[in-house]
Amino acid sequence: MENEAEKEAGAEFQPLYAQVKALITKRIGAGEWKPGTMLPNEFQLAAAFNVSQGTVRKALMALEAERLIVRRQGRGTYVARHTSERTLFHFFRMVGMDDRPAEPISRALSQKTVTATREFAARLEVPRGTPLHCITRYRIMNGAPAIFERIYVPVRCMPDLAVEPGSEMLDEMYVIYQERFGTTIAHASERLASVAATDEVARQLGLAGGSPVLQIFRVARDVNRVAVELRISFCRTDLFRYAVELN
Amino acid sequence: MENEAEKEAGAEFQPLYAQVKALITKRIGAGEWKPGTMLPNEFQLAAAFNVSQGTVRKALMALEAERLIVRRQGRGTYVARHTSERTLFHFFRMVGMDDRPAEPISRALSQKTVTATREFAARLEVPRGTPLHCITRYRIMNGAPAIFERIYVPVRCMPDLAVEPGSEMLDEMYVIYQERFGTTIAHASERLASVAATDEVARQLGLAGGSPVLQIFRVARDVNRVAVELRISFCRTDLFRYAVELN
DNA sequence: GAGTGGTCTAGACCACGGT
DNA sequence: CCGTGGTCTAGACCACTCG
Repeated sequence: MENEAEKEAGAEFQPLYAQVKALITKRIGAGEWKPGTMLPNEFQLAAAFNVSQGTVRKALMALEAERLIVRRQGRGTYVARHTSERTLFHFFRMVGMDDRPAEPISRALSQKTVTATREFAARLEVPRGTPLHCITRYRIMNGAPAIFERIYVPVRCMPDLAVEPGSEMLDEMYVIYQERFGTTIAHASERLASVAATDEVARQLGLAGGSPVLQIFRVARDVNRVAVELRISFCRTDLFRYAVELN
Repeated sequence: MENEAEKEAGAEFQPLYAQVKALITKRIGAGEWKPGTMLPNEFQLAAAFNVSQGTVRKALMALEAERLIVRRQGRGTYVARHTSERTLFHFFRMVGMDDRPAEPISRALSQKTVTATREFAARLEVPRGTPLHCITRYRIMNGAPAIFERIYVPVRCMPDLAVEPGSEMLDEMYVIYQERFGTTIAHASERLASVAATDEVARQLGLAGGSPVLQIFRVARDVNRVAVELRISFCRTDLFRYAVELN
């Protein structure tokens, strides 16, 4: 018997459930199944891919573990939708001294277009000189500016990305990427360092020049692991901490 | 039919595979199955717990995901053994500027016994005043001191824990905990901050006083989520970065 | 009550590692 | 060769959600 999965996936050996998972991921990434929509049930998917329901289940459980879909007993399987809460929970690591998650308010300072330096091009895996949106903003936690950051996104990825300087940003950037451009951020890689605040950073954060601040380099990638955003953040860590759980 | 799992686990509802998983975890934690030993095969476990082989498999796969066991096709299922490599890979987050994992060498400076302050007691979830081992050491990466840290462990957890001051520590602490005391570290929670180096820290790391360094508070827990170790580290981040992957 | 995902079982066959 | 875990299937029953 010839499986739909085998036909589409080619010759390299992969377990059936992995092939099914890859096919579903591709359809979600391609926008055939949009965020918030319900997927066919397990038996329908099994019939469509010509595998058994148990195999589909294994693929779906793996996709749920990667937070690409959400499954609810009695309701169905849905393509995950980025909400501000979900994004904050998964991608925002700052907590208060009491270990409760901080709730940031973001305010844009400026937006312009720049060309990728050699370093930025390497990090974003685009050619040097590629046009990038550059958004400068700060984030307020518990009433005081606590993070100052610049966000770089290839213009080609999100042509008419625009934020209102001075405005409060109601949605997280990742919600905007998903809702406006269909790009779902699924992975991010961060590199942290302790540095002395430059004059600009110190001024924005209300610190003395040279104060120690936490510098975070982040590269965010979509479902297909394509680099979509580079972000450089400077955080006060006198009132907040960066939290990591190792398992 | 009455299941062994149901008998042992009591009345609160848990899926069978979760009960089986808990039972296996308990046996490993209690030392009935020691690190490095092979577990019975799936069918033997299924017979012992009076469930089907598929249910045992689900429990074992969950335990493998938590790195409590290691499964090898054709060989069997083994209780995970802490090796220096595994510990470094899972619990040591520093990487070089080229993103390659740093390979630290540890050297003990001193060991003494202290009593838990209110804060330390709270973090370790022990009564205030509890005796703690306090080990001070530094770690060398690429030839230069890069981390200075103090490690606190309740004396009751590891009565005769001892390190040779001045000696190079060949094994990671977590390997020592497991091999000498049967305590497997399974989780750790870290809080990071950027701080100015105190004179002591600056001297040990060869930095100017007040240089920005990365301060890491870590609480490590065993298989049963009991807090076993508190560690405060100060890291140079001019040549190395702290790496985080968000998924 | 109809439809969904969650759990559990039973059995077949395959791939791998050692004898 | 045998024993192990890995994959895949098929079907039963349960728990949850909603109309």
